[in-house]
Amino acid sequence: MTATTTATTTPPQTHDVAGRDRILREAAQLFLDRGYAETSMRTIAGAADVRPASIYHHFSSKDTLLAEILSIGMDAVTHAFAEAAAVAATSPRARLEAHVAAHLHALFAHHAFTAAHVTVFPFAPVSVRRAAVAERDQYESQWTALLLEVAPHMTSEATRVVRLALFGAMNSTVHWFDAAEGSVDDLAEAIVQTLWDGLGATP
Amino acid sequence: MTATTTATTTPPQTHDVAGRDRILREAAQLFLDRGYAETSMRTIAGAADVRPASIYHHFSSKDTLLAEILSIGMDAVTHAFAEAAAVAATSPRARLEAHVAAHLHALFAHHAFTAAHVTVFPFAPVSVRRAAVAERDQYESQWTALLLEVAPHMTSEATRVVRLALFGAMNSTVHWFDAAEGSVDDLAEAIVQTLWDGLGATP
DNA sequence: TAGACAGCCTAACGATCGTTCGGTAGTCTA
DNA sequence: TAGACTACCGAACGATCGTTAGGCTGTCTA
Repeated sequence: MTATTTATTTPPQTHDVAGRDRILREAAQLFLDRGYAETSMRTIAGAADVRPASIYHHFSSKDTLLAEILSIGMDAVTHAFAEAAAVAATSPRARLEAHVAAHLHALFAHHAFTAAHVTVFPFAPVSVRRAAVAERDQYESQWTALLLEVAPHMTSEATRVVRLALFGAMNSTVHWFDAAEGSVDDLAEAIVQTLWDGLGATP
Repeated sequence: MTATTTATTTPPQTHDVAGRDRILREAAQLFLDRGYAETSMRTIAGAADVRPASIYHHFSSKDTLLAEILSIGMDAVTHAFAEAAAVAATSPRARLEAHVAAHLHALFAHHAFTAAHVTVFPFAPVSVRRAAVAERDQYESQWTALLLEVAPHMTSEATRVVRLALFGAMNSTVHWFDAAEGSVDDLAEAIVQTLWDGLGATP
């Protein structure tokens, strides 16, 4: 709690990770929990155990800080998608489930960057949103291609609705799923079970 | 645009609706578009064509204003659900579709109260959230009963996941569906088509 | 060893925030 | 007509906001 750095070793790090990364992590978590405008730079500084002015040594503004958090979050889901695409799938359904699981894992991974992307993006300043839109569009186009591949009988409009509804369903999990209590793989399996077989299927 | 009330008739109303309702409507729309903390009382006042102090004649605080907006939004979906339940359905699937359509119609109805509920709730002040939770829980329990009725083979845990994922899918439409361009009924039909039959069904 | 630089600090800036005070019209009731 | 009440306003309050200026350390490099 004190501001004096009483570290015995030469590299001054408080918890485990250095200042800049700690600011990023804490800010992402706070943006996720409380929202962007609701979180002040002083609150972020307090959580990262630095003084408010120190944040500006690493980030030129609050908007820049948010933009980097959103970018990191998009990188996480993009890489997760690429990794899921790299493994051979035994069936279209298994392929879909692998990607849903990858998206959800990215959502609940150690850092809250992706989840912050979900909750904060709609209210982010226009300049920040514009910068993030390109990455989002690219990610969404990958999903469109995936859906067309596993369900080629769908019209392009139906694909669009399914993709956006699936995104809504997956991303809403940050509000109600606790990764500490349940298995993300089980969650992905449950979602794909309904999405693939439908509620009307009588087992 | 001017503040002077140059109405010829006795009741002083600027557009069509009186001061209190206009404040509610404009605030709901602004909260929906920009978020709660991002919208100032001065902005609301400007949109409703009153002075900031006048808002406090109708609402004791910004939180109270939000709480009433959320309450109106919940009433809208609750009534929509009850109306959908009142009509006789020819099949479980038709019953489900009627309720999905009712929820979406409430989401895109003339006022933005329900949609504001979707986007603003996670970041609302704790006191406001607590007040709204009771209504939400009741509405969600109605959906749980509905899902158990139309798909009785599901476990209670599967029902929970399906309900929350469906809510996520439906509520996300406020971010990507434009009711002025497409039919809400068609949207409901497309969602239920996928939800009921599944992607794996080959027509 | 001198200088550059990263990292972080204290203190304060102007702007904006939610909110309140005291007042002024206009309308309705007794 | 006196009084109460509703609706609204201008002006200001203290608090908090994002941000900046300037200074202090310690480490690395020439």
